[in-house]
Amino acid sequence: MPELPEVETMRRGVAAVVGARIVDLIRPRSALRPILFAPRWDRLKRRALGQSIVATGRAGKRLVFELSGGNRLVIEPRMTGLALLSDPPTDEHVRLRMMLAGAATRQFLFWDRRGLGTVRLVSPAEYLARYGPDHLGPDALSVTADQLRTRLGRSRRAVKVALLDQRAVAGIGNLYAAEILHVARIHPARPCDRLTAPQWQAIAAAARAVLSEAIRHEGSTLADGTYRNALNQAGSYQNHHLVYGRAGSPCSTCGGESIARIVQSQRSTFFCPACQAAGRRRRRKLCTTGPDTV
DNA sequence: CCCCAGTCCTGCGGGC
DNA sequence: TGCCCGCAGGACTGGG
Repeated sequence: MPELPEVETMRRGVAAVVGARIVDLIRPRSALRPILFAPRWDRLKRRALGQSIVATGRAGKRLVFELSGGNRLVIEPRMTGLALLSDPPTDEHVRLRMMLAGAATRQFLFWDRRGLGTVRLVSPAEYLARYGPDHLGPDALSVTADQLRTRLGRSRRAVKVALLDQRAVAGIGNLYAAEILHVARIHPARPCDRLTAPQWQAIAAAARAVLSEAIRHEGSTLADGTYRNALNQAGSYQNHHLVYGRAGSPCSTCGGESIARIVQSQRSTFFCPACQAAGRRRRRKLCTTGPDTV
């Protein structure tokens, strides 16, 4: 499930497209069901054809290709989308094939098993409207405690649910929200408006630490094997997960209690009831020593 | 405005 | 053995 580290790994993995000219766009017949193209396929193809890719970027969990004409191609992998320069896992779910000239790679593929992903060609104005600061918060890789507190400090939502709000902070999904709160030693159900300044510091520090470490390991490839880098290789951060997907296993941080699973907003949340206790004094004590150790 | 439930989609694993 | 159902969670929509 591509979140910030996986999309950043995709972005780095497709660096060879920079400088390339788009000489053809193909929507393979093998794609049983077309995914969302915006504008509609014919128009998107016409507007992208002949353009050069001048830079790559990332907007939260989206991969961005900046085109020579000023427009951007924004690829949103959602659950199962992959950005590939190599052969895809299966031919069946290739949604977009871009043929390139003048660079180190001859093609770029967007593969998406479930077809929830999107591909959008947007003008500068559309980009700002859709991915500007009104809709996308500061990037989670460099988010500060002040930014989090300004955006969420008065919210009564559970902190784990709030961290998934892309308008508040961009790039965190279900998996990394759990890992970040574990490192910050904060209970996922804690209301935002009851978090202290040191706790926001702990969350911001944990976000930067966990996400950069996950990038270093090229993201998380879960048991379903969906996430792959640009060369169709698995990441390894799943081997470093402390809580996600580990319900019932002993907590490797405290060595004692087993990891719990609860449901918040119809999504699984994993945490350690001991390290991330709901009790006030305990958490305050732990958070002063917690985040710096990572 | 704030927040939650429902929706899309495919593949997999549990239960019977 | 085979089928069915629930679950996985990105972002978005509609409504309280």
